[in-house]
Amino acid sequence: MARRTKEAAEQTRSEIIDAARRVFSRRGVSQTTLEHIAREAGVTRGAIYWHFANKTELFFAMRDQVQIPLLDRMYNALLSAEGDPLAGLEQFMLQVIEGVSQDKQMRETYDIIAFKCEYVNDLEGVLGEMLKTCRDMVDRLEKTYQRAEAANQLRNGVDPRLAALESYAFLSGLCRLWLSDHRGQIVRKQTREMIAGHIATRRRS
Amino acid sequence: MARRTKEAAEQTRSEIIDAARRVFSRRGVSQTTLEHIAREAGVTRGAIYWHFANKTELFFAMRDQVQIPLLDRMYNALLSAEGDPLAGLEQFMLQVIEGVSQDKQMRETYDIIAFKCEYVNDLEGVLGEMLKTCRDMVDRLEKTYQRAEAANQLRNGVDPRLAALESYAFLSGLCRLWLSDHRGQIVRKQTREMIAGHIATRRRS
DNA sequence: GTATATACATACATATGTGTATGTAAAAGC
DNA sequence: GCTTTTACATACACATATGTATGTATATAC
Repeated sequence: MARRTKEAAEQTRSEIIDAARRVFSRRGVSQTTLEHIAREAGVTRGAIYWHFANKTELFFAMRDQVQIPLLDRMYNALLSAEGDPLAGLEQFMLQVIEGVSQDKQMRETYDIIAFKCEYVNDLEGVLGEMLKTCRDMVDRLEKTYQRAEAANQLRNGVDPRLAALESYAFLSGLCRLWLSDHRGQIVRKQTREMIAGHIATRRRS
Repeated sequence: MARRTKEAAEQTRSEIIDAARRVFSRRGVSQTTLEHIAREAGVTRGAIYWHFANKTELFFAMRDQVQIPLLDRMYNALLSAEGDPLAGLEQFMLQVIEGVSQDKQMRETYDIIAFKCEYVNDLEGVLGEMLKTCRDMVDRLEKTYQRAEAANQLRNGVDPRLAALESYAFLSGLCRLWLSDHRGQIVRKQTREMIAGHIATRRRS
């Protein structure tokens, strides 16, 4: 076939990633073949092998497209709101859910990460990364709670470390629940209130 | 081959399920072939096809072996402790974690369910079931919180429905975190305190 | 304007999984 | 004691995924 321009090639690469996300979403990562993705993208496997070494690398490309921006946004949200740490924390949690609910690409990707891939072999290391991200996030949450404590915002008896761990568990559980609640029967309408309630029980009254 | 007795056949079936769990745990459900399982169990695929229609049915058999007993125990824990609903709730949460941490079979199975299978095609319906289980559990938690409210145990401003949703999200997130924290660096040592803290923030002080 | 590397498509070799059909020896039923 | 199932093992037919090797037309570099 004819050689395309650099921009066209980049476009092809991007379309392959988009196609991969759609097919992963329907068939799961393991059950998806490169042929499926190629057909969805309107190219042949040759194009995929040109841009990516294999399915795993393509998976990582798809993931990083949304994960890196989201993590950045989350960290920024935690850092801002210096004056009112607990309000900043609430904003941070809301942003995570809003991000997932407003951005289809992000939603599909996290749906794949949460329910449609298996963390073994090539992807086994991802669990370790996730744990590292978790530690990192919990540390930041702990510092936020410490700042809240210093600002006399925190209810008596609330330990910053434990509160941070609990908030992380709550948030990750909430995200999964939100993702699986496709028809919005359980949590999608009440996430804001849940998050507000979560913060309220920690705030000195 | 020689025909075995009924008891021996039941033993074979059980060994196949055990082998499946071990192989699923190593390779993930999708990447596991019936040949892998057969070799692990010391039988041929013929034996597996005799006892199970296919891999999916075998997966369900493995899952139900631990899920049904655990759900029963959870519901019982919630129903007991009539006098002190919040204490009962704490007991319930502790039991879930203890169950997973003490029973290797249960732990391996939930690890597979959480990280090593893809909820598409045959398993797509499982997500719906999980959502149903979730609704069920949240309803029971809500009733427990209502009883706590009636007993004047609940802190002012804590809404039973929202608290139930939050507790569920927290518990499911905690379980996943616990499972992925293989080396016990993050949550495994502090689960009891996290759960105690979770309840304490809801209890009238 | 020519040479070369690029961006793919096509073709091939290899392996491997699935479901079923068939074989078979002993346990169960009568 | 004979027949019939049972509880598997073995063999076969079919499909399909993967990675690589090769072909090729055209941007791009010079």
